[in-house]
Order: sequence, then C-alpha cells, then structure tokens
Amino acid sequence: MRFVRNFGLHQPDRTPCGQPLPVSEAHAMVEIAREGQLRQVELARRLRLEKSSVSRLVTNLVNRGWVHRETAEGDGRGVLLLLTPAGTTAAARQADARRARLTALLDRVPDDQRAAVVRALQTLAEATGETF
Amino acid sequence: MRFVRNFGLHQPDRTPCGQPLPVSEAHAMVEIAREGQLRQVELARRLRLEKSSVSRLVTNLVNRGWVHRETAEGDGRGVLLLLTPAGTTAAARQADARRARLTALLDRVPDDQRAAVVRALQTLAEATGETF
DNA sequence: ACCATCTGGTTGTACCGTCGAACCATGCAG
DNA sequence: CTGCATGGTTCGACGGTACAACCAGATGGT
Repeated sequence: MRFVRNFGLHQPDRTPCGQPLPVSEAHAMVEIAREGQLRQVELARRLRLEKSSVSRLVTNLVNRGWVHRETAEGDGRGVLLLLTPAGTTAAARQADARRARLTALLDRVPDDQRAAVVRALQTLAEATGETF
Repeated sequence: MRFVRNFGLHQPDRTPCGQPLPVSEAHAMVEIAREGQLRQVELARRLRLEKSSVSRLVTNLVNRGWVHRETAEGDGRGVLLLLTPAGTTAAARQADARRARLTALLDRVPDDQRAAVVRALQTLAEATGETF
C-alpha cells in the first residue's frame, strides 16, 4: 500500500516515471514494442482490460501517431498493431525515462539489497500470472 | 508493470483484494484504523491526494457509516477522523480479505523466496518515502 | 488590537480511464 | 445455409482525481 501511494501508482493518467501519458497507454507501448506486432485482443488480455477500453486506448495511440492499425492476415476480424517510426522513438524515450526513474529508486535502497529487490519483483510478477 | 496489471492495481474502483471498495478508500481505512484518529490533512499527505479529493473520499466513508467527522480540538479549522463501530468491523473485514489475498499470493511464490519478497516490498516502501 | 497572510476544508467544474451493453462483421461448425 | 462464437467499435454511464474559487479559523508583525 505504501509503495503504491508513494510511487504514484494511484494516478492512472500520469506515469509514475514522469511521462505525461496514461499508465495503460504506456503499458500498451511496452507490449507492442516488445513484440513488434500485436493483436489487439492479445493486448487486452495482457493489460487485463475490456476490449472496448483497449479499442479507445489504441485509438488514442493512433491519434498520437505512434501506432498503426492493420487488418490481421488470415483473420478478417482481427486488428494487428504496429509501431510507426514516431512510435518507436517515443517508446525508446519512455524506456529511458523508466530506466532513469527506476535507477533513482534503486539508488535509495541499500546496495546489498538491490539484487534481492529486483528478483523479488520478478518473482511477484510470475506469481500473479494469468489465473490469479 | 506485469505485477501492476496482474494484481489489478490499474482498477481504482475495485480493491485488488476483492473488496467492492475504491482503492483509495480502502487505503484511507487502513490509515485511520492504524492511528485510531487522524487529521484529514494528514490523511491527504499519506495518500498523496489533493485535499479536495480527500474531502470527497471522507464524505463517502461517512455515508457508508464507517467514519465520523469531529472538529479537531485546539484548531477550529481541522477535522479529526474517527472510525465508528461499524467502521471498525468493516476495517477488520477488509483486513481479513487483504490477508487472505496476500497469503494466496505468497502461496504461489517458492517458499524459499517468501521472506525475501516480503522484505523487498518493505524496502521499496521505505525507499519511496516522502520526497521521492 | 488590527490587518495581512497562511492553513485546513468544502464545493463546483472538468477531465479521463474503465466497464457493460448493443451492434456489426468475420470465422466456423453442423 | 444456419446458428454460434470471436474480434472490434461505439454509446452511455460511473467514478476518482485535479484545479480553482471560496470560506473559516489561526498566526504574526506592526
């Protein structure tokens, strides 16, 4: 609870890492950048959002000029999401901000616990996977 | 990021622990219950919310019958927050739900890492204190 | 003692993220 | 061909938060 408040996670329209970007849009950028291309339904699954929310979210990203919608090959219903060149640079910029923020955070933990903290977060992410 | 999504932290109007309660209200209940009585301005500081948001939030808790507003003694401006009997039992119920949820989560991490995970979260909470 | 300033709270307004439902188009099986 | 499931979009509603304006009680300097 303290971590959530202190880190600013209770503010959905502002990234904890200082980017003037809704948290969910930032997460979407991470997912798309990581995969290169991503089905919209798959994005909804990973972000744990309703398909309607994802549809709006993606529209926002398109309006920013960061994402390009394409009909998925082999399935006329599906939408494939790709990063535009501008989107790629934006994702890189956001990754930098995230890295800076996280190193600033880690600088404040005793150096003999840093590795443990990082590993613990990975463990938590795995423990909460899918069906939790 | 994965932990935030998987744990349901992106849903401000629903507790990750299953309570049909906004996250901020749940946090407020924890703070008030811990202190027994709390100044509203102090609650705003701990929750990292604007005083206007806290004012509304507290009004909600009052409407639920969980919190009682009193004028702070020694300062006619201040408001002192106290739990009603119903609020005390509600807080206890929420604490149970939280405990259940967290033990369920910890059951999914390898038992030789549980202590490390808990300690890491405490460390993170401290590292993000106040001025971060 | 008085006035300016500060501090704690409240209310009004606006914004935005999320959901649920209704709707449409495409894929798929009987 | 028909019925159902799947992926997306749009609409309406809800709700949490911030910012600004405002008010009342406190505080300090002259």
